Amino acid sequence: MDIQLKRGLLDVCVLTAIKNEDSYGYKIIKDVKPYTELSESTLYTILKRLETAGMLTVRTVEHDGRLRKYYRITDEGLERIEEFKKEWKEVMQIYQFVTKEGGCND
Amino acid sequence: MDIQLKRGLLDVCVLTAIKNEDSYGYKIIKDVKPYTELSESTLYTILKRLETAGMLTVRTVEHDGRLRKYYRITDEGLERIEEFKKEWKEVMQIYQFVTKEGGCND
DNA sequence: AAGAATACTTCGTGATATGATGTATTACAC
DNA sequence: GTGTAATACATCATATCACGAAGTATTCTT
Repeated sequence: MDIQLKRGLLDVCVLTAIKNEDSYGYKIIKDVKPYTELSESTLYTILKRLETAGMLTVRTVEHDGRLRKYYRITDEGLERIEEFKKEWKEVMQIYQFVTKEGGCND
Repeated sequence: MDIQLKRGLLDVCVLTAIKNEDSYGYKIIKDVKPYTELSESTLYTILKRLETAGMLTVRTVEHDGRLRKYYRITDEGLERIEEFKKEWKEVMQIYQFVTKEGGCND
C-alpha cells in the first residue's frame, strides 16, 4: 500500500492490536499482518512514540530466558481510537469527492 | 483533521479538483475547502510534485493583467486516481479491524 | 552443527504538510 | 483617494514519520 495512505492508520492499528489484551512487538506484527505490512523498525518507532504520548505503558517480562516488553493501552490510547473513528467521517467525505463522477463542475 | 490522515488523500484530492475542468491554484483551494483545509504553501508544493511526476501539465494564462497557471490532468494523473480507488479496499479493511469489537483475541 | 525463528534496538534517509514571509495586482468600502 | 481585503503565486525552514539496513542475543528445528 502507498506509504502516505498508511500514515494515520498505523498508530490506531497498533493501539487496536493491544486494546483487548496486552501484547508485545513480535505478536503485534503478526496480528496486524493480515491487514497491512508492518516492519520491525516501523513498529518499534511507533511503540516508542505512543509510549511518549502516554497512550500505552510498558512492562518487561522474562519469557524463556528472553526479555519481552508487554504493552498495555491507557485511557488516552482508547480515546485516540475514538478520535480516529470520529475523524473517519471527514475521510469518507474526501473519498466520496474523489470517487463521485463530475469532479468540480456541478 | 489529523495531518497524518490527510497524507495520501491530498494528492488525489487535487487531481480530482482538476479532473473535469482545468483549474488554477486559488480555485482549487476553494473547491477543496468543503472537504478539507488546504493552505497555499501546501497546495503549491503538491502541484509542483504532481507536475514533476507527470500527472498534470501547466500553462500560464493572463487574466485581468494577472498571471494564472492553469493545471490540466494527464493520463497518468487519471491512473493515479484509479490506483487510489483500488487501494481503498485495503484501507477499509484496516478501518474495520480498528472498529470491530474484540480486538485481537478471537 | 546450522539455520530459522523469536525479540528488541539504533541509525540514516527520503517524503511531505505547514507556517511564515514575500511579491504584485485588482476590487471595494469609507 | 486611501486603506483593506481578495486574488495569485513562490520560497524556505521545520517537524513528523515510515522504512531499510544492520546489529545483538537467545531458542527451536532439522
